[in-house]
Amino acid sequence: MRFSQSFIPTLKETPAEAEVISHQLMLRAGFIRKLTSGIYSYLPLGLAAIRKVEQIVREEMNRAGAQELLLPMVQPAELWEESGRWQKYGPELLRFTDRHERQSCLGPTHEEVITDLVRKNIHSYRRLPLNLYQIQTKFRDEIRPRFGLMRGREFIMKDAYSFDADDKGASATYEKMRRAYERIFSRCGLKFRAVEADSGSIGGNFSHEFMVLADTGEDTIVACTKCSYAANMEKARAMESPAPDNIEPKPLEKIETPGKRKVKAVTQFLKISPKELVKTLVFLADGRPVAVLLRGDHEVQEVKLCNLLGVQEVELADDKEVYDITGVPTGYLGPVGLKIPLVADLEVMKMVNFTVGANEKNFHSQNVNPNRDFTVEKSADLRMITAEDCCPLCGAKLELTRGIEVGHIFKLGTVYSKALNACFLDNEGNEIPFVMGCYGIGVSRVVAAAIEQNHDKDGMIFPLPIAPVQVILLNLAGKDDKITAAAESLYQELLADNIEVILDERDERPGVKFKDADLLGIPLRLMVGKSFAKEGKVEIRTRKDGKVTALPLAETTAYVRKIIDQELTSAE
RNA sequence: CGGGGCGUGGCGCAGCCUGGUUAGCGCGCCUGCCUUGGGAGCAGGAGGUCGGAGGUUCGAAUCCUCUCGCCCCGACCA
Repeated sequence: MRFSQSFIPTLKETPAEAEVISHQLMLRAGFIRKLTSGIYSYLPLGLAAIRKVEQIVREEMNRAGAQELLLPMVQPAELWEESGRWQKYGPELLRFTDRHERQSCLGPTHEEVITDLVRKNIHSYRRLPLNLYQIQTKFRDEIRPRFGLMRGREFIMKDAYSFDADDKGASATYEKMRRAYERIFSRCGLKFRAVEADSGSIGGNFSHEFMVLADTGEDTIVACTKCSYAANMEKARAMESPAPDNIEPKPLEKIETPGKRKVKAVTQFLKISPKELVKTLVFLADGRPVAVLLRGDHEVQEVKLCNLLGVQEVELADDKEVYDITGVPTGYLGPVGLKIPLVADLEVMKMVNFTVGANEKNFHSQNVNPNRDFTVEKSADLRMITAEDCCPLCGAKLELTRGIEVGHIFKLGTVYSKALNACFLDNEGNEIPFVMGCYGIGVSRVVAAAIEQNHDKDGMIFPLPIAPVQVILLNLAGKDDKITAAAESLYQELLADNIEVILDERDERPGVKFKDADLLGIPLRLMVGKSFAKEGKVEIRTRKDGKVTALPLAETTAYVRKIIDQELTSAE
C-alpha cells in the first residue's frame, strides 16, 4: 500500500462533533466519516482494524466449535410477533412496511431468525449441540447515539447462538464460550475484566459481560482489589455487614421535623448519621405500588428490585402519585402503619433503633425496629454497591471502575425455543425444546474501546494484532535517489515476507510524515533517511514506547518479522 | 420525550446583538519557486444558493415565523 494513493484523509484539527478521544482520533486519522446520526462509513484503515478484530473472533469461535453463517438483516414482523417481541421491543426496533404492506424490521439481534432456521432444519438430538454465529451489521434505533462507534445506531456485531439438548450441555457450551471470549480479548491486546452480569429471571451465574477498562466507559463495574471477583452494578454484591451486638431496642418515639424532607436535612436536623436513617421509596412495579426501605446513605439498584418483585419494570413514583397512594407527602414516609406492600434491603433488617418518616407531614419516628414496629414481605440485596463495600468472596476492598462493554454471553434457556416451538426428539422420542445460549461481541466497538484504552497526545497506539497495518515505512529521501531506492527495495522485501506495510512516499516534509504515522497508531515505524545516507542504517521505532533501533538495511526485514511474530503470539 | 447549544467553502471558526457595496480569517486544496528528521516559507489561484422554506424591508448571513439536521445535558432517590 502506497500512502500517496491511499484513501486516508487525515485531519489536523479535531471536528467539533467528537466528544470522546476514540471518536476524535478515528475522524482525524481518516478511519471513519459520519453519514448521519449514529451511522458511519468505515474508510480503508478503519475497516482494516475491524477486519483484524473479526478475524480473531472467527478463529476463536471456530476453534470453540462454532460455525459461521450469515442471517438476513431485514426480518418479517410475524417472527417477532411469535416471540412476543414485536410488542415488547420498543422504539429501538426500526420497523417499516414494504411495498406489499408487509410489516418488517431491521434486525437489532437475531434470536428469532436463528431459532426459526434451526427449528425448521434440526429435529434430532443427534445433531446437537449446535453453535452458529455471524458477523453482521445490526441496527438499533438508539435514543441518543453518541461517541462515534461506541454507541452507534448501525454497528458491526458478532452474535452466536447455541442449541443444546439439555441444561448440562448448555452450561458446558456457555463455559466454552466464556473461555473463547477470554482468548479473543486477550489476543486483541486489551485490558479487560469478565464481570458477572444480571441474568434476569433465569438466575445462576450464567451471564457475563466483558468489559474493556477505560475511564470513558459508559458502565461502572465493581472489581475486587485482591481476588478475581468482578460484577456490574446490576449484579454486584457486597460482604454483608455483621449484625450489631445486642443493642437494646428503645421505645418508639415521634419527633417533629418541620420542613425536613431530604435525608440530608433530616439527619442534620436530628444530628444523626444517614446510616441511622431508613428512607422509604415508593415504586410502581409494573404499575402496582410497593414501598422500598433503604438505609439513608444507600441507593436503589432497580434491576435487583425488579428481580425480587418478579416484574418487568419499576418506576419511582412522583410526588403526586406518592400522595395519592399513601396520603403522605414525600419526605415523611415510613414503614410503620404503611398500607402498601413493603420490601427492604438486607442492611435495613439488621439496623436497630433507626429513624424513619412518621407518615405524617413534619414528623419522623425514632427508635424504629424491624419486626417489632413493622414487617416486610421480602428482604434482599436491593442497593447499589459503593466503593466503601467489601468483596463478597474475600472481604477485600472493592473498587469501582469504568468499563466499555464489548461482549456479553448469556444462557437463554428455553425462552425462545418455547415461544417459537423449536423442538427436537430425544433418544426416547420425546419432543423437547432446545436449550439455547447467545453470545455477542461488538466488533466495531472493540476498535473504539481499543483506542480509548491505547492512545497518547499524538494519536492512537494500536496493539499489533488489531492494527490496521503492522508497519509504516517512511521514505525521508528528499532529493536523494539512493534513499528512495533503498526505501523501495525494503518495501518490496517486506511485502514479499507478507508483512503488512504502508509506504509513505508522499512529497511531504518529514514532520508531516511523522505526525501522520503517530496519529494512525501503526505499531512499527521504519525510517529511511539521514542515518541511511550516513551509515546505511534503517531506523525502527515502536509506537507504544518510542524506542528506536537502527539496523543495516539487510537485517531490517528479519528484525521486523521477529517483532511481529512476538507480538502476535505473546497475546495468545 | 424534556432542556440547552450549533448550522457561514473540505475542517476549525469570525461576522448576526445594532440589516447597507465584491461575506472574512486560520488550516486544507491547486500552480510555481523554495525547503526537507517532528504538521516550513513566499507568490499566485480555485472553491460559499450563509441548512431549507416563507415573511418583514428599498435592501437580509444579520430581524420574525415555520422547518430540517447535528451536538450536548437530563430522563425521577423523598
